[in-house]
Amino acid sequence: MFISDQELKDVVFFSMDQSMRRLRNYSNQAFHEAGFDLTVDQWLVLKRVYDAQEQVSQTEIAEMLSKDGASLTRILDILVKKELLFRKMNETDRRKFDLLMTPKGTEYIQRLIPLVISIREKALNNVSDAEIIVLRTILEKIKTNLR
Amino acid sequence: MFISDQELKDVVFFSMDQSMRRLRNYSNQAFHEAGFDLTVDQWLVLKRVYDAQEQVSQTEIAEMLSKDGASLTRILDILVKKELLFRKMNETDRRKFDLLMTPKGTEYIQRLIPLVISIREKALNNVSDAEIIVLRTILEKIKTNLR
DNA sequence: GTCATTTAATTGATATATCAATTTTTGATA
DNA sequence: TATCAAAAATTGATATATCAATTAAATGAC
Repeated sequence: MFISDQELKDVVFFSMDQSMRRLRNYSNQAFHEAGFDLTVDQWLVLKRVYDAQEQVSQTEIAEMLSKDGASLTRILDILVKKELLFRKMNETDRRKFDLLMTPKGTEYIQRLIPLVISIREKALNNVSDAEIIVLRTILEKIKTNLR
Repeated sequence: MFISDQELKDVVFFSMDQSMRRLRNYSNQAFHEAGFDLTVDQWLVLKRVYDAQEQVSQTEIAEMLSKDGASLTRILDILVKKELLFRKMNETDRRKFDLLMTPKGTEYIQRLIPLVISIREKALNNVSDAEIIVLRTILEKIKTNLR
């Protein structure tokens, strides 16, 4: 059973794409089944706002998540509509909005954290800490190579 | 400098998502700069049709790529509009279309293959064969865990 | 202090993913 | 054979990513 060097490299990216999609779908479904009307990307944004102790702007959140400003605007629109956070005009720079959690948003976060952890645990079942470190090293190399 | 087990697991998925997005963006840009009006996903579909020696249906291509039938329909619409392939009604099952390359599509494939290989080589620069095998093993575990 | 440049956010257009609903055709069964 | 369920493809709706263009506000150069 042979697999060429090129095929191996091809397959590995395909496999990475599949893994990420599966994780996303699994998570979205788990959120839904747990009664949360939230996607993974919405979760990621909400969590960053929650974790930011100080006032955060949209640009700052976008940078943390490597997301485009346009994507962020739209995700925030949804989160605002769901009353999980809100925008408040920055006091000193009127181009900016400070992003702030609502009580409902905070409650969502706190109730979702255990679920998110359990999903990650499930995804990485049978993967050793050493393997995770190798994985992370490889991913950093790939990102550097494509910079 | 400590990083908890949970953070490590969190970061690794974030990093994987970033790596895949960077590869996609890098590839799309490289295609564009090489004068090809084609996205990576369009490339993937076109390449599978090219590689299929026999007649292939949309469902078969969708399965090969783990893509939704709806996504495939839309990508094919674009490829047909670009005259890189065409649909031909299946002789024995009128629900199906056989997907066939046009000369232009074949030429695109042949000219793009070296570029695609060079992108993969660049992405995996400094990543050893052993690491790639570990990576693949981990990804398979993740996919299995989330089935 | 005015004017040009930069920055923050938004909006529009296009590509893709996902799910649901629909249409057409096939195949199986009663 | 008439019917009914399954399969193939399409279409619509929504979420996200990316790029381009736009608006409003801040900053920097002179």
